[in-house]
Amino acid sequence: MRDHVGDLPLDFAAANALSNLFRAANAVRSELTNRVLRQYEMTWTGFVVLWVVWIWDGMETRHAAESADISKATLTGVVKTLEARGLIAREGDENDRRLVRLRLTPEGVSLMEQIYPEFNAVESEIVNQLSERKISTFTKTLRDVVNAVEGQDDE
Amino acid sequence: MRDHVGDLPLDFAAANALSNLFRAANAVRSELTNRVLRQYEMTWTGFVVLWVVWIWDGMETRHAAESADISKATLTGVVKTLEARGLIAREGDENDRRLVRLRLTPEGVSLMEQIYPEFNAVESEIVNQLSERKISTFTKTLRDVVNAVEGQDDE
DNA sequence: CGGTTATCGTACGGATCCGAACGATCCGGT
DNA sequence: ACCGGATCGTTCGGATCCGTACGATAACCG
Repeated sequence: MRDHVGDLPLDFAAANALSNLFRAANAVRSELTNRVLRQYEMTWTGFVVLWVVWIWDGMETRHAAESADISKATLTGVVKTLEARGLIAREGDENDRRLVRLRLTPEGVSLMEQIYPEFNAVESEIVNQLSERKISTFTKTLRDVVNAVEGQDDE
Repeated sequence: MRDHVGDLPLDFAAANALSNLFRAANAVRSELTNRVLRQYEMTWTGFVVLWVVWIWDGMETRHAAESADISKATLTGVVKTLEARGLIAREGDENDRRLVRLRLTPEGVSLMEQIYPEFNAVESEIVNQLSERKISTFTKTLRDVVNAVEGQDDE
């Protein structure tokens, strides 16, 4: 490393922390995809969108995109995929005809009732290899990181 | 939530922890992309691949893919993009003609020498809103999570 | 030395993924 | 009433992203 950057004062601790953040997120994501989602032919993003709409029925697309942490443009494509599989339905708002509201079809609801407990079981299995104290601290620090980024987006 | 899953014993703490894990990773990633990478017209994955090859010159593609946390198939496409921009070069191995080794061009090296300090400065700015103790614990827990997933992939 | 068997990187198909530009719709002020 | 500005979801172009299948090469083994 030193060979490449010379005497620049680099923050290795920060680089290491964030490197592990991405590694952990990727590892968990592929574990959940491979062990749970794959057998239902469901992609990660498709599942997240389905979950969000499951919880907040009739949600507007821009809020769904924000909750699923994807752009509006991406959501349009994902919803199209889910709609083609008959899992989600699109319906316009009467009062504001610009809006599109999302709802799960009965098939979508039924699928989520089957997948989510299984999904959460694997989540639990992963997380509970940590002590309860660690989990609490960990979650809190993750929120701190989010706030560190989004809390001061100027400058 | 209870309305949807009935009496199923769900692990909300685990779901919440992992939800924040993805939120944090996404937030940091887009922050770094928007504040640093975008002005160089560099994608996240392109930068990561460039960084990996910068550090380990002459790396074989499968190792580069593993270090960048992407599949071999994805790496092929990303390298093609970087190659078209004259930042990276592919060269065959003499002893084993199946292998392809990756190297940064002088332009690639020069670009990384400019970008990485800037990249790391933003990393530092984000992470250092946490106390030094928290950073250390945080990093350790992230490694625990990775091990929790990859340490027992059977069953 | 011939023939499996393993491993390499890549082509392919299909699904994200996003920024920017766009048409449609709503709203504020005159 | 109306019209310029804001906001909605979508389209478009281009870059990932991955599992699978494949051709090429190497390693193993009798």
